[in-house]
Amino acid sequence: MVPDVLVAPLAGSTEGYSLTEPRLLSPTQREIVRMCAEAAQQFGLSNSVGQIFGVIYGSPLPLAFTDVLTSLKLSKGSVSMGLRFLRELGAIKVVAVAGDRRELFVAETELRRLMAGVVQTRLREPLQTGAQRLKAIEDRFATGDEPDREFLRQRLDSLRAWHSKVLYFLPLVQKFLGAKD
Amino acid sequence: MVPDVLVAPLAGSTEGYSLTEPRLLSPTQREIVRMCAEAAQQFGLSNSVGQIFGVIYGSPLPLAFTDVLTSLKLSKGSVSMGLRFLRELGAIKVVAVAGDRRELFVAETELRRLMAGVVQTRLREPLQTGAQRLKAIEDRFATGDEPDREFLRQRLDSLRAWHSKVLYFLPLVQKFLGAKD
DNA sequence: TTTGCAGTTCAATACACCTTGAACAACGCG
DNA sequence: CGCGTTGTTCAAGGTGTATTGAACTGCAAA
Repeated sequence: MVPDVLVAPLAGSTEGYSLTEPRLLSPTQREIVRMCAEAAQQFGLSNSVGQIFGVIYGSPLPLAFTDVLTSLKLSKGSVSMGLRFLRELGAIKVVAVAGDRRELFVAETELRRLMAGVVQTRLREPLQTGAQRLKAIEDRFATGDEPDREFLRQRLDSLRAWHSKVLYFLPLVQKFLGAKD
Repeated sequence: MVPDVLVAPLAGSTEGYSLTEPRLLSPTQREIVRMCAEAAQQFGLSNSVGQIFGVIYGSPLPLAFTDVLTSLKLSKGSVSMGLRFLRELGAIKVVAVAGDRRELFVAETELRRLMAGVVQTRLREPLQTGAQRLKAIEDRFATGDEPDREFLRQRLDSLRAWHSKVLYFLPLVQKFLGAKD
């Protein structure tokens, strides 16, 4: 993976940690990890993804795979999948540091991309799928023969109106939540 | 439970169904049930709760516990808990029908109450809990002694700003989604 | 080529939540 | 009172998702 950004070599590099020595977080960093884990669950993401974002978000320096692994009580598999997921979502990005051939990650603090990703996958896609389904139902309803036609027509109209309204509303949500910082 | 509304006796009453004879839904009604079930899962509610709302939403007449039970392939326990949950959320309400001593349910089509309930339990409460937690972290941070003070201060400020922004945004969401019908 | 590090994959497991169903309560009717 | 109807509760079981860990690839240095 080609880094998004190239930064200068860092004093206090994170190199030299071993897979078996836990990397210690400060109390505040641990709390940030907890908050991110719970927030992630609110968004329907997994706990481990939240923790991984938290430890990167709470680090003043870019972190490598091994740093994340040794900071948290997670397996290599979870860390690997979590990092990939966060990168695809746009929540973290890869930076290169001269003299360190590992991939190093920093949090994407410009939240616009993160929010765009969440809104897209958690809101827009399900809504559009639902709208298609509703369309199919209405098509069959138009040609079918069922009792309570007027009533059901009204319900279907109501569902359609709700879908439209929410879809129309989404860009506003996105703009609001994704504003700078 | 005292009914919210008293309605006139109904032609085509739902009485007389047995616990063992399934009550048949029309194709459109079945599709409404499916849509509601999936929508419920998007909101983080269970599948059965969505189905129960769907069958009530798709019925032109008030439904009793037994009607819901025989319309869906769910156990008595699921139906009982689902109905209670939906009533507490404000998604359905109880109506009384003269000559029928059972509790009868209709969907709350005025979506304001439903949305208010969802926004409250799925958004506002978690956010406020998180804000309290953040407050506690900041208090300890102010009196503690940790490395990278400036950096962490910045992160905490950023989290706080985000919380405030979303909390401020919620009433707008609620107003928009809860408008008539 | 071998050794060790960096990271990925995926089948198996662990876990949380949903659902069930049987036992139980409350009510009205004959 | 006895009995059927209406509904509730909750421990036990089932289901789906998250997580693990061991085996694997690829790379670079020795």
